[in-house]
Amino acid sequence: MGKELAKAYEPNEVEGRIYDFWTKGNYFHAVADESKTPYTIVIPPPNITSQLHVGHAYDETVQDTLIRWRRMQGYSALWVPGTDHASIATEAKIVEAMSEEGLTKEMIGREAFLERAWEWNAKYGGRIIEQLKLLGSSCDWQRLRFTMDEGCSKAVRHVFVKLYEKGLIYRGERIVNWCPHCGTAISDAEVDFVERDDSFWHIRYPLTDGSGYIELATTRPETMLGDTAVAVHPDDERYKHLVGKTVILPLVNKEIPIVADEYVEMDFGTGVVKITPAHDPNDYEVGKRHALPVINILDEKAVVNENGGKYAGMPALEARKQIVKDLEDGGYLIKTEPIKHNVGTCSRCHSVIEPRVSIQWFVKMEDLAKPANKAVREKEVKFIPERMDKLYFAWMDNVRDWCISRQLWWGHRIPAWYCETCGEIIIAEHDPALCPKCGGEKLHQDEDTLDTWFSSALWPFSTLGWPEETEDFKYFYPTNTLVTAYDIIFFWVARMIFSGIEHTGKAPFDTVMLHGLIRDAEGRKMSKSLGNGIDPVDEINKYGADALRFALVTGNSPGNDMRYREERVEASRNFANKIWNAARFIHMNIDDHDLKCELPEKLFLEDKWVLSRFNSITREVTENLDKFELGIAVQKLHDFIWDDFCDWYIELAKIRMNSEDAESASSARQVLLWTMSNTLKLLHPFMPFISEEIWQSLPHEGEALIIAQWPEYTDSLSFAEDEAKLAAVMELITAVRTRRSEMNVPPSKKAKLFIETTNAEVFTASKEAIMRLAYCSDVEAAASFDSIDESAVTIVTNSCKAYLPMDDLVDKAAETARLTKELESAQKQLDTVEAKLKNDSFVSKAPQNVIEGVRENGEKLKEKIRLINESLAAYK
RNA sequence: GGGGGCAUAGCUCAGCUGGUUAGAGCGUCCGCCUCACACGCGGGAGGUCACUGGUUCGAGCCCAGCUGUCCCCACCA
Repeated sequence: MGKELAKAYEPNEVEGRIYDFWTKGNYFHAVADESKTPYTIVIPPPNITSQLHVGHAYDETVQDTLIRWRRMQGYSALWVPGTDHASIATEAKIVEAMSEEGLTKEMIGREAFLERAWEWNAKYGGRIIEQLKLLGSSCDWQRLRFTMDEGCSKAVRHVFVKLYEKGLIYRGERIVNWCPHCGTAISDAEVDFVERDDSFWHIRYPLTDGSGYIELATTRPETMLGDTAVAVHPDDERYKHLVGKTVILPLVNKEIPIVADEYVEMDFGTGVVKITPAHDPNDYEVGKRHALPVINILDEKAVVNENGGKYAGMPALEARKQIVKDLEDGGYLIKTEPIKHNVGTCSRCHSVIEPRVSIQWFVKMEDLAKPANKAVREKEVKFIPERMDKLYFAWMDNVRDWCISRQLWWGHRIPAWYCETCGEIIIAEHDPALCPKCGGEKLHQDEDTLDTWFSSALWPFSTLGWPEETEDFKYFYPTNTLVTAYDIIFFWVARMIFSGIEHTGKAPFDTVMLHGLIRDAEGRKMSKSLGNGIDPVDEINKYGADALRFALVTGNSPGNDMRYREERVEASRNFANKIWNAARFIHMNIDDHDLKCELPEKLFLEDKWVLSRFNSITREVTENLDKFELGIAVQKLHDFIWDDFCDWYIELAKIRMNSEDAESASSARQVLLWTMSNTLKLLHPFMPFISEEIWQSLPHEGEALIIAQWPEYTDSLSFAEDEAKLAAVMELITAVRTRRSEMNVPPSKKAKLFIETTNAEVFTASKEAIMRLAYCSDVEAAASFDSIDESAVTIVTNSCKAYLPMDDLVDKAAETARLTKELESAQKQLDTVEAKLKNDSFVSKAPQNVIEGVRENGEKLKEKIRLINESLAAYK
């Protein structure tokens, strides 16, 4: 107690120390405590590919706020931290780094490559953890997890085997999205379509019978090497007679059939489509319907393979140029026109996707999607904001089988072994030594790894010990809230929901709180290529973690994107400083008094007012948090602290603490301390560092704010009448200030204020406050005054009429004009009020409290009008 | 092609189940270094809540339509 606080809040000095204090106190650690209710959040594990950006900072802030709030409410609040191995992204980064050394994956081999990957993880995964700590994240670090650690890997294998045995995982030859750059298959969700300007080549395919040719158009002429048919719409009169005939595939000189299929759109292009089942998903389907051969003409690097004849060995784009030239030379090219179309690209490296037929592993989605859909439809899992469930359904209702194998090394290797002796496929949780079928010893494991999302789909339960029935799992699962951005619903949220239901029988969380994306000040997405990303660590260094957190939450509502503006962080920093200085003020005034943080026996009007306000704020903030309305909660706290507590209560308390009345002074000190201390509790989830620091510095009960009990609304602190009384005084003070300001009267020029009111005792009791805050030399309140200097300025509020003799300063004409304006405004308001009350349907249909409110307002307005009229009469 | 968001003060955004005179931050204007804070204090200006209808006693909020804008899904051979 009695600590010297710096004049301005210095977050850098405080944050590290406070975080250490929390860590030493082990406050972040949650245990399965049957006397408490669990509240669990698992972190969306950041990718180890890079450091955190402000989007993460926002995501973590929301989670930390919820966790800290629930912890203070007495829950056993667990926030499980961890990171994601991000197979394709990390592998790409490592390959890139190696290429600078002139190395490739193949050169160093799988084992050495994985060593590098683990090193990468140690370095960058560790950095992310440090960044989380700088933000103040109260994660249970004893439970730090990684998607490729032992436990998660075990869960992955368990799930793979289980799904395989149920027939929900299968291996098969399908057309998949192939990224030639990454050299792997990717899932539908990993393909981004981008609009591109391209050429539309019109080509003639001669009819075999020599009766002419059929014209078709394509954007990918090189794939003609793999054409196995030409398709037209069955109802297309132009081509009906040709169905069943054959054409000669130019350059390849092969005879292929003309088939009829409804997939073809008659009014697009020429209404004729070349069919390349191996390299186009739609063609693949057409091929299946017509039993067409599948000829793969591209290898894994998108180079034409041996099926491409003389074009073999050429990269696809080169082959395209050559083929166009050859078609032209051969007289097959009719024309080339420009076309805008969407091209699928790899969401990771942005290369153009080459659809390709290959053998991959898939998860059969139909049976998994059904119960997952039901869970959301029946609100077993609730989306915040609710409308976001539409995105979920849009995906789940049309979901296709999930391609889970990746031709990558960094990730969970598929637990499938092939017996070289008998060809048996062995799927097992533990590495098999022998072939169970033939006893053969020569087994080799599948080279492929799993899609990164296969392991993150299990994250809410694999991190709690599943598949073991651990204490943690039993106590903390299902988790409560999942906090993430809406752009990850398909990749992750949906997959966690169906996985949770399938494997644990329960949805993995009850609420999904979806927030928006943090964009730059111009509303653009933050990205490396634009260089507009913000490093939260820079912002923390500059303004403090609390300021960053507060800025990210303020004015933000669930599901909406937000622009990042540094001014907001600055404003939040200023707010932190404001609180800091309020605390300094309290210190200065209690240092010599051995105060306890408790309320005094006798409460004065101002005390009741601020306590009553605090009480309401407590209820409101709690309700807002319950509904995940963090932005609203934070706004209310801000306004209460700045306006009510600092601008009014502290100013009023100053008067009392300097007065002769020892009881009043003492009471003010107690209430200042109590209100500050308890307000810090409400503030703590949002601004954990400064709140803890100040709370510790003030007299307090208990060892730490982080585990202090969350305040609750109580009737014993509800003083509606006193609140109204002081509000009337405040209204007068503000009105006097306004008048003085309008007339440019400096604070030094004071005058006596006469208050004419039916509640004289209220104003008399607050005489000192009015004198000081409204800059008056004296204050007198009465029901009426016999003689008032007729040149006094008149100030009318809802509850009184005040005279301020300002002699020479008063311009009678101006005063009359101003009062007339006020009268008009009041009269207009009264008119609407009376119109309402005269309206029978309003009076009969509106709820009683609304009618009462209108009626009261009408009374106030009438009184105000009466007072203004009196004043106007006096001027005449 | 299907779906969704947004449109409120000069700027960026809140506005919770419809209810008195629509709010904040920043900016701006006026006055203040008032013994916590100039990262501050006091006061002011500034809004036909995109537009058109409708429901209702009452609409920024609900419904329909419309304009602009952004996004998601499907996919254009």
